[in-house]
Amino acid sequence: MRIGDLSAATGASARSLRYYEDQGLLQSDRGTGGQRHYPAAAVDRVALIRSLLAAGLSTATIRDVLPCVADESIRTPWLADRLTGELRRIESQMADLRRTHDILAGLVETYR
Amino acid sequence: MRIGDLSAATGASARSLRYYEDQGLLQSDRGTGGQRHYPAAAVDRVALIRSLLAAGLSTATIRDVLPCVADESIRTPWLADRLTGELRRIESQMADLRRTHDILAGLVETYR
DNA sequence: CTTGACCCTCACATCGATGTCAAGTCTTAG
DNA sequence: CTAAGACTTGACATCGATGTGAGGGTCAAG
Repeated sequence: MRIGDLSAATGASARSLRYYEDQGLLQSDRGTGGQRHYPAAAVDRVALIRSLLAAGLSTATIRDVLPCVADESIRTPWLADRLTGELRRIESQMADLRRTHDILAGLVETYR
Repeated sequence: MRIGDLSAATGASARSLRYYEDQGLLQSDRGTGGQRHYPAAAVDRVALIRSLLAAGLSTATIRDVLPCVADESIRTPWLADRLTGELRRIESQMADLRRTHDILAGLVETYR
Protein backbone atom coordinates (compact mmCIF):
# COMPACT_ATOMS: atom_id res chain seq x y z
CA MET A 1 0.00 0.00 0.00
CA ARG A 2 1.06 3.60 -0.58
CA ILE A 3 1.11 6.35 1.96
CA GLY A 4 -2.41 7.56 1.20
CA ASP A 5 -3.79 4.09 1.81
CA LEU A 6 -1.92 3.71 5.07
CA SER A 7 -3.12 7.12 6.11
CA ALA A 8 -6.72 6.20 5.38
CA ALA A 9 -6.32 2.88 7.17
CA THR A 10 -4.85 4.33 10.33
CA GLY A 11 -6.18 7.86 10.64
CA ALA A 12 -2.66 9.27 10.77
CA SER A 13 -1.94 12.02 8.26
CA ALA A 14 0.62 11.39 5.53
CA ARG A 15 2.65 14.11 7.18
CA SER A 16 2.73 12.15 10.41
CA LEU A 17 3.66 8.89 8.69
CA ARG A 18 6.65 10.55 7.05
CA TYR A 19 7.57 12.03 10.40
CA TYR A 20 7.41 8.61 12.07
CA GLU A 21 9.76 7.32 9.40
CA ASP A 22 12.10 10.27 9.92
CA GLN A 23 12.20 9.44 13.59
CA GLY A 24 12.98 5.81 12.88
CA LEU A 25 9.66 4.40 14.06
CA LEU A 26 8.44 3.09 10.75
CA GLN A 27 10.10 1.57 7.66
CA SER A 28 9.02 1.69 4.05
CA ASP A 29 10.18 0.24 0.77
CA ARG A 30 10.73 2.78 -1.96
CA GLY A 31 9.52 1.92 -5.47
CA THR A 32 11.36 2.99 -8.61
CA GLY A 33 9.87 6.47 -8.46
CA GLY A 34 10.87 6.98 -4.86
CA GLN A 35 7.39 6.55 -3.47
CA ARG A 36 6.85 4.72 -0.20
CA HIS A 37 5.32 1.25 -0.10
CA TYR A 38 4.16 -0.39 3.10
CA PRO A 39 3.34 -3.99 3.96
CA ALA A 40 -0.08 -4.70 5.45
CA ALA A 41 1.52 -5.13 8.88
CA ALA A 42 2.34 -1.43 8.87
CA VAL A 43 -1.25 -0.70 9.87
CA ASP A 44 -0.82 -2.43 13.20
CA ARG A 45 2.55 -0.86 13.72
CA VAL A 46 1.18 2.62 13.19
CA ALA A 47 -1.69 1.85 15.56
CA LEU A 48 0.84 0.84 18.20
CA ILE A 49 2.91 3.96 17.61
CA ARG A 50 -0.14 6.16 17.98
CA SER A 51 -1.19 4.40 21.12
CA LEU A 52 2.22 4.98 22.67
CA LEU A 53 2.24 8.60 21.52
CA ALA A 54 -1.22 9.14 22.96
CA ALA A 55 0.10 7.89 26.28
CA GLY A 56 2.70 10.61 26.26
CA LEU A 57 5.79 8.70 25.16
CA SER A 58 8.13 10.73 22.96
CA THR A 59 9.18 9.49 19.55
CA ALA A 60 12.69 9.09 20.95
CA THR A 61 11.44 6.74 23.66
CA ILE A 62 9.24 4.85 21.27
CA ARG A 63 12.19 4.37 18.96
CA ASP A 64 14.03 2.62 21.77
CA VAL A 65 11.07 0.59 22.91
CA LEU A 66 9.51 -0.50 19.64
CA PRO A 67 12.17 -3.01 18.58
CA CYS A 68 11.56 -4.91 21.78
CA VAL A 69 7.88 -5.21 21.12
CA ALA A 70 8.65 -6.63 17.72
CA ASP A 71 11.62 -8.75 18.70
CA GLU A 72 11.76 -10.23 22.17
CA SER A 73 15.40 -11.18 21.82
CA ILE A 74 16.50 -7.57 22.17
CA ARG A 75 16.92 -7.05 25.90
CA THR A 76 19.35 -4.55 27.28
CA PRO A 77 19.53 -3.80 31.00
CA TRP A 78 19.27 -0.02 30.72
CA LEU A 79 16.10 -0.51 28.73
CA ALA A 80 14.47 -2.07 31.78
CA ASP A 81 15.20 1.11 33.70
CA ARG A 82 13.91 3.20 30.88
CA LEU A 83 10.70 1.21 30.79
CA THR A 84 10.09 1.28 34.53
CA GLY A 85 10.72 5.02 34.44
CA GLU A 86 8.06 5.42 31.81
CA LEU A 87 5.75 3.17 33.81
CA ARG A 88 6.12 5.38 36.84
CA ARG A 89 5.42 8.46 34.76
CA ILE A 90 2.31 6.84 33.33
CA GLU A 91 1.10 5.75 36.74
CA SER A 92 1.53 9.22 38.16
CA GLN A 93 -0.27 10.69 35.21
CA MET A 94 -3.11 8.25 35.68
CA ALA A 95 -3.32 9.35 39.29
CA ASP A 96 -3.61 12.96 38.12
CA LEU A 97 -6.29 11.99 35.68
CA ARG A 98 -8.22 10.06 38.29
CA ARG A 99 -8.08 12.95 40.72
CA THR A 100 -9.34 15.39 38.13
CA HIS A 101 -11.89 12.89 36.90
CA ASP A 102 -13.33 12.59 40.38
CA ILE A 103 -13.43 16.36 40.83
CA LEU A 104 -15.25 16.92 37.57
CA ALA A 105 -17.54 13.95 38.05
CA GLY A 106 -18.46 15.34 41.45
CA LEU A 107 -19.37 18.64 39.84
CA VAL A 108 -21.49 16.96 37.21
CA GLU A 109 -23.25 15.03 39.95
CA THR A 110 -24.52 18.22 41.57
CA TYR A 111 -26.45 18.98 38.39
CA ARG A 112 -28.87 16.10 38.87
CA MET B 1 2.26 35.80 51.60
CA ARG B 2 4.21 37.10 48.64
CA ILE B 3 4.81 35.34 45.36
CA GLY B 4 8.06 33.74 46.44
CA ASP B 5 6.39 32.18 49.46
CA LEU B 6 3.52 30.87 47.40
CA SER B 7 5.97 29.50 44.89
CA ALA B 8 7.89 27.70 47.61
CA ALA B 9 4.68 26.39 49.16
CA THR B 10 3.28 25.00 45.92
CA GLY B 11 6.23 24.13 43.74
CA ALA B 12 4.93 26.38 40.97
CA SER B 13 7.44 28.90 39.65
CA ALA B 14 6.73 32.59 40.17
CA ARG B 15 6.50 32.81 36.40
CA SER B 16 3.70 30.26 36.41
CA LEU B 17 1.83 31.98 39.22
CA ARG B 18 1.82 35.26 37.28
CA TYR B 19 0.69 33.36 34.24
CA TYR B 20 -2.19 31.79 36.14
CA GLU B 21 -3.23 35.27 37.22
CA ASP B 22 -2.98 36.53 33.64
CA GLN B 23 -5.28 33.72 32.59
CA GLY B 24 -7.78 34.57 35.29
CA LEU B 25 -7.21 31.46 37.41
CA LEU B 26 -5.80 33.16 40.46
CA GLN B 27 -6.35 36.48 42.21
CA SER B 28 -3.95 38.56 44.23
CA ASP B 29 -4.06 41.76 46.25
CA ARG B 30 -1.50 44.33 45.28
CA GLY B 31 0.31 46.19 48.04
CA THR B 32 1.30 49.84 47.76
CA GLY B 33 4.40 48.96 45.77
CA GLY B 34 2.50 46.86 43.31
CA GLN B 35 3.65 43.55 44.72
CA ARG B 36 1.29 40.60 44.88
CA HIS B 37 -0.08 39.35 48.19
CA TYR B 38 -1.91 36.07 48.54
CA PRO B 39 -4.16 34.67 51.27
CA ALA B 40 -3.22 31.30 52.74
CA ALA B 41 -6.05 29.69 50.79
CA ALA B 42 -4.13 30.41 47.58
CA VAL B 43 -1.94 27.39 48.27
CA ASP B 44 -4.87 25.01 47.87
CA ARG B 45 -6.11 26.88 44.87
CA VAL B 46 -2.79 26.59 43.11
CA ALA B 47 -2.64 22.90 43.96
CA LEU B 48 -6.04 22.44 42.37
CA ILE B 49 -5.02 24.40 39.29
CA ARG B 50 -1.91 22.29 38.88
CA SER B 51 -3.85 19.10 39.30
CA LEU B 52 -6.27 20.13 36.57
CA LEU B 53 -3.42 21.24 34.32
CA ALA B 54 -1.62 17.95 34.86
CA ALA B 55 -4.76 16.17 33.72
CA GLY B 56 -4.60 18.01 30.45
CA LEU B 57 -7.20 20.73 30.98
CA SER B 58 -6.31 24.03 29.33
CA THR B 59 -6.18 27.24 31.31
CA ALA B 60 -9.23 28.38 29.34
CA THR B 61 -11.22 25.37 30.49
CA ILE B 62 -10.00 25.69 34.04
CA ARG B 63 -11.03 29.33 34.05
CA ASP B 64 -14.59 28.25 33.26
CA VAL B 65 -14.62 25.37 35.70
CA LEU B 66 -12.86 26.80 38.73
CA PRO B 67 -15.60 29.19 39.86
CA CYS B 68 -17.93 26.22 40.19
CA VAL B 69 -15.56 24.34 42.43
CA ALA B 70 -15.36 27.36 44.67
CA ASP B 71 -19.00 28.40 44.47
CA GLU B 72 -21.63 25.73 44.05
CA SER B 73 -24.31 28.27 43.22
CA ILE B 74 -22.83 28.89 39.81
CA ARG B 75 -24.43 26.34 37.58
CA THR B 76 -24.99 26.99 33.92
CA PRO B 77 -26.34 24.29 31.60
CA TRP B 78 -23.64 24.57 28.95
CA LEU B 79 -21.09 24.02 31.66
CA ALA B 80 -22.49 20.54 32.25
CA ASP B 81 -21.80 19.73 28.61
CA ARG B 82 -18.34 21.19 28.87
CA LEU B 83 -17.62 19.09 31.91
CA THR B 84 -18.92 15.85 30.48
CA GLY B 85 -16.89 16.53 27.36
CA GLU B 86 -13.78 16.87 29.46
CA LEU B 87 -14.73 13.74 31.37
CA ARG B 88 -14.95 11.78 28.16
CA ARG B 89 -11.59 13.12 27.04
CA ILE B 90 -10.05 12.13 30.35
CA GLU B 91 -11.58 8.66 30.21
CA SER B 92 -10.28 8.07 26.73
CA GLN B 93 -6.87 9.27 27.75
CA MET B 94 -6.90 6.93 30.72
CA ALA B 95 -7.73 4.10 28.35
CA ASP B 96 -4.70 5.06 26.24
CA LEU B 97 -2.55 5.14 29.31
CA ARG B 98 -3.79 1.79 30.51
CA ARG B 99 -3.15 0.18 27.13
CA THR B 100 0.37 1.52 27.02
CA HIS B 101 0.91 0.69 30.66
CA ASP B 102 0.00 -2.93 30.01
CA ILE B 103 2.25 -3.11 26.97
CA LEU B 104 5.24 -1.73 28.86
CA ALA B 105 4.52 -3.74 31.98
CA GLY B 106 4.41 -6.86 29.82
CA LEU B 107 7.82 -6.01 28.44
CA VAL B 108 9.26 -5.44 31.88
CA GLU B 109 7.85 -8.79 32.97
CA THR B 110 9.92 -10.64 30.39
CA TYR B 111 13.05 -9.39 32.10
CA ARG B 112 12.51 -11.48 35.21
C1' DC C 1 20.57 55.53 54.14
C1' DT C 2 22.25 51.50 52.19
C1' DT C 3 22.44 47.05 50.63
C1' DG C 4 20.91 42.66 49.22
C1' DA C 5 17.04 39.95 48.42
C1' DC C 6 12.83 40.03 46.39
C1' DC C 7 9.53 41.73 43.13
C1' DC C 8 7.62 44.18 38.80
C1' DT C 9 6.69 44.14 33.48
C1' DC C 10 7.90 43.11 28.86
C1' DA C 11 9.69 40.36 25.45
C1' DC C 12 11.68 36.59 23.27
C1' DA C 13 12.86 31.43 23.39
C1' DT C 14 11.60 26.55 23.84
C1' DC C 15 9.74 21.88 22.86
C1' DG C 16 7.34 18.26 19.87
C1' DA C 17 3.95 16.58 16.94
C1' DT C 18 1.46 18.19 13.33
C1' DG C 19 -0.49 21.56 9.66
C1' DT C 20 0.31 23.79 5.47
C1' DC C 21 2.26 25.64 1.32
C1' DA C 22 5.28 25.38 -2.80
C1' DA C 23 7.46 23.44 -6.65
C1' DG C 24 8.44 19.50 -8.78
C1' DT C 25 7.92 14.13 -9.88
C1' DC C 26 5.24 9.72 -10.35
C1' DT C 27 1.33 6.85 -11.50
C1' DT C 28 -2.63 5.44 -13.72
C1' DA C 29 -7.14 5.79 -16.03
C1' DG C 30 -8.87 7.11 -20.32
C1' DC D 1 0.07 10.39 -24.77
C1' DT D 2 -2.21 13.24 -21.45
C1' DA D 3 -4.33 15.02 -17.54
C1' DA D 4 -5.63 14.44 -12.91
C1' DG D 5 -4.51 12.91 -8.71
C1' DA D 6 -1.17 11.12 -5.54
C1' DC D 7 3.45 11.48 -4.08
C1' DT D 8 8.21 13.73 -2.98
C1' DT D 9 11.29 17.02 -0.22
C1' DG D 10 11.92 21.22 2.20
C1' DA D 11 10.65 25.03 4.80
C1' DC D 12 8.00 27.66 7.81
C1' DA D 13 3.89 28.01 11.18
C1' DT D 14 1.31 26.57 15.28
C1' DC D 15 -0.11 25.83 20.13
C1' DG D 16 0.45 26.37 25.37
C1' DA D 17 2.80 26.35 29.51
C1' DT D 18 7.05 27.59 31.06
C1' DG D 19 12.09 29.32 31.02
C1' DT D 20 15.02 33.21 30.83
C1' DG D 21 16.99 37.74 30.74
C1' DA D 22 16.91 42.79 30.86
C1' DG D 23 16.00 47.00 33.18
C1' DG D 24 14.06 48.89 36.93
C1' DG D 25 11.16 49.23 41.44
C1' DT D 26 10.28 47.65 46.65
C1' DC D 27 11.17 46.04 51.21
C1' DA D 28 13.45 45.15 55.48
C1' DA D 29 17.51 44.55 58.33
C1' DG D 30 21.66 46.74 59.75
